[in-house]
Amino acid sequence: MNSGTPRRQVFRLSREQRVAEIMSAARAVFREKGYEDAPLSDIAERANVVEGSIYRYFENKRDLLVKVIEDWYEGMLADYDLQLSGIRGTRNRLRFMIWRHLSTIHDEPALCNLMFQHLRTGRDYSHTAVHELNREYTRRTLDIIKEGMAAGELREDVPLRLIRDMIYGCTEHRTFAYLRGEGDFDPDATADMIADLVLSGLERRRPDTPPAPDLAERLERAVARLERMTGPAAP
Amino acid sequence: MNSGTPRRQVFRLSREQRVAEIMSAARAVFREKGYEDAPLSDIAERANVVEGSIYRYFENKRDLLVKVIEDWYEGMLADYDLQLSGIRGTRNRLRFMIWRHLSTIHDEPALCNLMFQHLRTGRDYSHTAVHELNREYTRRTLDIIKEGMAAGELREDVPLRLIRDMIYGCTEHRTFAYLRGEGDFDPDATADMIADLVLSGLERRRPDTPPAPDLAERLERAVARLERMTGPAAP
DNA sequence: ACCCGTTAATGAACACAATTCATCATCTTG
DNA sequence: CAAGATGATGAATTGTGTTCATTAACGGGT
Repeated sequence: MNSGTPRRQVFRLSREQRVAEIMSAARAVFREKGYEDAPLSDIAERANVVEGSIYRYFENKRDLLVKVIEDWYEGMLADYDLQLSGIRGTRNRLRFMIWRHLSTIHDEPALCNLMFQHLRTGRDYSHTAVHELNREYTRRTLDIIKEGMAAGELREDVPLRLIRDMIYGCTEHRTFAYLRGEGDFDPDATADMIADLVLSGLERRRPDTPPAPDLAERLERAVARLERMTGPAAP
Repeated sequence: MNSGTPRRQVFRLSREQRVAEIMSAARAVFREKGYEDAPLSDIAERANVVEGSIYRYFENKRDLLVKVIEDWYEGMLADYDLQLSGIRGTRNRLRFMIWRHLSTIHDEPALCNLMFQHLRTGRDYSHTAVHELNREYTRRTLDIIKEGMAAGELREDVPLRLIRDMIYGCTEHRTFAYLRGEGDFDPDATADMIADLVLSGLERRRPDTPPAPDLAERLERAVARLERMTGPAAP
């Protein structure tokens, strides 16, 4: 006996630790190489495990990917409400949500790519935990819209889902080139522009308010009088 | 000699015909099974060819996919301008572009999926012919926006690209569930909603439109105070 | 009609990666 | 310390993209 290749040293870990090690390794390798170009052998090597061992903790490669994204999402949602609670006003709150999404894409382009092109497109996505987490991720946005509607600041004749699609669709479409590795973008400036564009579309027109000629005239005369009193406006 | 398996009958075709047959078969199989789940053997079989033969006409599987999508796109763009030329008015023309995109997704969900998740996400996408064709596909939309701006109907303080991202991003985001095979959507109704939402955001405010509520209130109070200081306005 | 160079097409072999499973190693408990 | 339970291995399997040496059909010149 004791023939053939010498068996490698076996390190036993608790199930939880092993799972954590594999997921950590997988996240790193997926981030570097994407999904299809990431061989399980690479992940196994980085996790100090043999390929076959991965199948003791994950059903298959895709399941591993799902769990990795799931884990990432959970970490992200943690301090979401806290940050949001410090911001007042429909415009500012909405802008924050857009900025947050842009920043996530900016900081983790690779993981976002996995999410966008491998998770969200899967036939079984709606039954995934990631789907539920994503709903949680976007629910805040819908709440902000609802509040804005209730406060009379926003139009109410547009379906909420369409507004969500507009916000996130625009945001993501805007970052496609970046996700491909081409160029860069500024989350702050972009968030400003998108929030402005979306809100301008949502701000309620006052159909019932008369053009207020009254106010305009009074303003005109008041300013004229003010100028007479104080001299013409300084440049 | 003449030992082993009998060699199958060899049918010779011109290069063009063979390419056409393979691409036709590939389009069908890709449409049915997607990209990764479509074995080259299936495509070869449907094209009455052996697997290896495909490599005489295409560099690899991905190249075949690219060519298939390219071919499909070219066919689509053909009668695009003709249809558009019959439509007048910024709103109607824009709505048509949105409706066209929605209809394409509705009619060819599988091919759109291939485009969205395999072509557009590739690192080399910008150097592809498909990229150029896609620019052609969306250029009309930008032209419509420009015309609307020139005519004074649309705001001019928003980057064109952002508007394009908003239109197509919203459109595609709206159809994600459908592309996953969940439920259905109505291109007509959806196009109406999106066009309305986008345009409301782009339509120039009439100069006489009353200002936003809070500003109006502040103005109201300010004028009232001014009037108190200087006496009521003279008629 | 018959060579013979050119081009279409084949099919077997290769390479590589995901997945399975029988076997072994290590821990834990009575 | 024995013995079951569980962690981990690595060789084998399977499927699929890709290569390439070989063969079949075509067609123009003699």
